[in-house]
Amino acid sequence: MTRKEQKEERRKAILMTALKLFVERGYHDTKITDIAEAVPMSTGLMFHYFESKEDLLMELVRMGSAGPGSVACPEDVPPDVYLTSLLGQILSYAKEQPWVFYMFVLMGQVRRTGMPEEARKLAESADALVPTVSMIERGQKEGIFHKGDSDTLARCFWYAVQGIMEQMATDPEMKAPDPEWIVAMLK
Amino acid sequence: MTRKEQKEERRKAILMTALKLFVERGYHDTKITDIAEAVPMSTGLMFHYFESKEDLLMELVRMGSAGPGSVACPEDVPPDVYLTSLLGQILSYAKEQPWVFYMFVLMGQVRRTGMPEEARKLAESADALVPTVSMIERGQKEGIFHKGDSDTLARCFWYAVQGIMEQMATDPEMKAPDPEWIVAMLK
DNA sequence: TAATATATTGAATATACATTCAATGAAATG
DNA sequence: CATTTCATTGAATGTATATTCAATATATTA
Repeated sequence: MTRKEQKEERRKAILMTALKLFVERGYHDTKITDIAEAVPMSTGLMFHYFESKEDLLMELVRMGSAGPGSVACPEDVPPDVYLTSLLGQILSYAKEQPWVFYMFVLMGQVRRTGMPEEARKLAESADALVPTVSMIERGQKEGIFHKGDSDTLARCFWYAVQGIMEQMATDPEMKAPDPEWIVAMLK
Repeated sequence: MTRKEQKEERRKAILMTALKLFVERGYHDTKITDIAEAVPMSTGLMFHYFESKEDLLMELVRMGSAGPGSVACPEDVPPDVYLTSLLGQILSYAKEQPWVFYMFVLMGQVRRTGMPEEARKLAESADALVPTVSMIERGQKEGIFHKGDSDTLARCFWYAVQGIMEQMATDPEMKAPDPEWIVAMLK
């Protein structure tokens, strides 16, 4: 393994450790020392890999923004089926690859709470809300989903998922929900 | 107004300001100075009213724990109707008395994230989960709610509410959901 | 009014923590 | 092997911020 690859590995290890801690304890309550200790690595060395704590956060948010992105529903699939399967994918992926799911929670937190401005903007730009609104409007026309403000419905759907995932990220007792339950909110 | 009452008023003003800021920005990212500025009051005076920032948090968590507490459903009311009305009450109360609803969010955050141990324990002890589990089990026997692990269902319900409320607390664009939507998760 | 208690302030202090740095070890390169 | 480059450390530094404190203003009491 070349030195460059080694460095890349190490960076990833730091990123994954920081992601977990940021989600479990929150960004401001996670000290550089905590991350270093968990990796493990000396505190000083952290700054060989990342310019600053904020830089570390930005890198994570960039990863999160690069993710699946477009969640548009194909015309020939009913929106309820699509949303159920999308949720199912996220949840089952989360079992094997907890980071995907930590990422989901982090992105929501960055959008909402007192985080560096730059990070918030980037996180906001990568939001599944807009495509979901049109899916819901289609579902309403087809009579699958009930009436109501489509924007509010879409938000409820994703923020409900957000709340459940936040709990799953910190509470090992919390079992994954059946995706159907959550999509039922829309019917 | 006696001096003691005056002091009590002032304490409440500080508590309400801190509650709002803790929910909007998070506990660790809210500086004593921020709270003092928002009240408004000098930084030093804060310590005339509260021993420490942690003491302030504890006081809030104590208020949150003292709240409605028992949310048991009367025998003659169907559980779905009861949960819908409970949610409706919380949501409409939130319109006039935002603090009730900030409190809801704070309690959830304290339970989950890196907050002082003492606060977390107290917040955990005041959790609507247990009564909701029995309500759901009753609903399942009566065939109103669908099958599934009752504990997981109860958690999903409340954490979904938590996620939605967190958003409402920080995003003025977010409109209140119809309580029926959320209870539909259980049916 | 005088004396006492409480409220208030802003500056001083202490502490926690992000960041820097000089020194050392280990690997790559020639 | 000699040299250079990179990885690593732990202690030093600087900054942000919780907390304390001495001084002053305001209210209460006798």
